[in-house]
Amino acid sequence: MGRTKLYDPQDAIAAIKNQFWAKGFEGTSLQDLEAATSLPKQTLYREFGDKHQMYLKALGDYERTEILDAATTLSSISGAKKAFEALFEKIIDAVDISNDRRGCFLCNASADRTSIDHEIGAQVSAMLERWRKTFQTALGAAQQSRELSDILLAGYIGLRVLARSGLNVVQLRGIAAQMLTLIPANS
Amino acid sequence: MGRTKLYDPQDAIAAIKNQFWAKGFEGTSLQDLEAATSLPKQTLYREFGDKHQMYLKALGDYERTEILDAATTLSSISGAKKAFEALFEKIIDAVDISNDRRGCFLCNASADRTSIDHEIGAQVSAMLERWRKTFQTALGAAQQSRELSDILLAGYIGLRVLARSGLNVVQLRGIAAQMLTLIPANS
DNA sequence: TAAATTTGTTACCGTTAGGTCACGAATGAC
DNA sequence: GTCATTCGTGACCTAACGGTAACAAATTTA
Repeated sequence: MGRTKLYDPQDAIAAIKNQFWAKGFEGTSLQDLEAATSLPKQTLYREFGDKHQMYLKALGDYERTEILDAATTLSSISGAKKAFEALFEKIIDAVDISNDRRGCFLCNASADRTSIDHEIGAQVSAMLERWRKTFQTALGAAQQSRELSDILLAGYIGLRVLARSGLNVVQLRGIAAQMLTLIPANS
Repeated sequence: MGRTKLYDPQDAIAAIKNQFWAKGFEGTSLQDLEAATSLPKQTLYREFGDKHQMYLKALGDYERTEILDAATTLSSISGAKKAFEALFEKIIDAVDISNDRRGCFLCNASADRTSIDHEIGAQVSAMLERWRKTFQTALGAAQQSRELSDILLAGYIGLRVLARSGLNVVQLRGIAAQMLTLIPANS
């Protein structure tokens, strides 16, 4: 049944994700993707389809890895306040220690592609809604209403966009601290 | 001293701004800008420089018009809570009534170009900082600390990114309402 | 009116974009 | 071992990209 692949599709999509994450859709060329994956474009097209589909799959991989990882952080800590504190700390530490200012791929995609490509827009919306639901679950008993998860989502997006634009760590920590005050202490 | 211009540079830069605002930097071609301004590219290059400079000037125009307009809304109303309420209402009304989901050009630029073009990144940072200072001024006596303007800025960004990605008006209003609860009622 | 200057228009440039085709090499199933 | 299948590689395509050069038309100053 033919030759076996010399590459790992999972590795490839991860590399594609990182490229789109850093440079955006239009800012990433097929040549960039070839370099990032060490794969010729022909292989990329055969495996993933065209650039548009690659982007969708990159978003999917982002949810499967980074977002799931963050969701695990949230759910593994009891007490909503402490859980969100850990989440924010993780994000800001990445900026502080690794100087990771890529921001949130999903947020970047939201500001970047949603107005141009409706299919991507729909996927971004769906992902954002699942992410909000994750917030809602993490809030548990601390949740008074749906609005709390909404504003935490908005604050989260702002935090990550500001991190991307170069805000210093002290200010980022201040924002995170303020957001935590929104969460009731009980539970 | 030569021929008079048949076009208004102000109109032109406004059209360029709208194009970049809607489609982003890489998503906008010189051809798009020609169409938007009804001007041949030669005129655009002579008047504004290359694409990179056009984007910078578009950002400048955004600050000179939209941001100044919003700042006026903030400063013309006494009482910080009411002032921010008016600001958010204006933004959400634009979504509700005109279905204006372009978001905030500055926020879009922040998520889009800052990691690629450092000069644009610097300008975006400077504009964000001025915008935060505007928040600070509007807070006036209601301001407890610098952190309040920081989180309002983060929430503002989140609100506008979510509007761009298609969040419904009810949820947007909920976020705005939550943000207002952060502002002390006195003053 | 004459000269200087800046306009708007046309054509053109090299480069890169996303995407496809054709083919030899490798390896699976039988 | 044979054959079908899928791989990796290279060349190639058209279109669009950002940007420039050359020039005639127009208009202000003197």
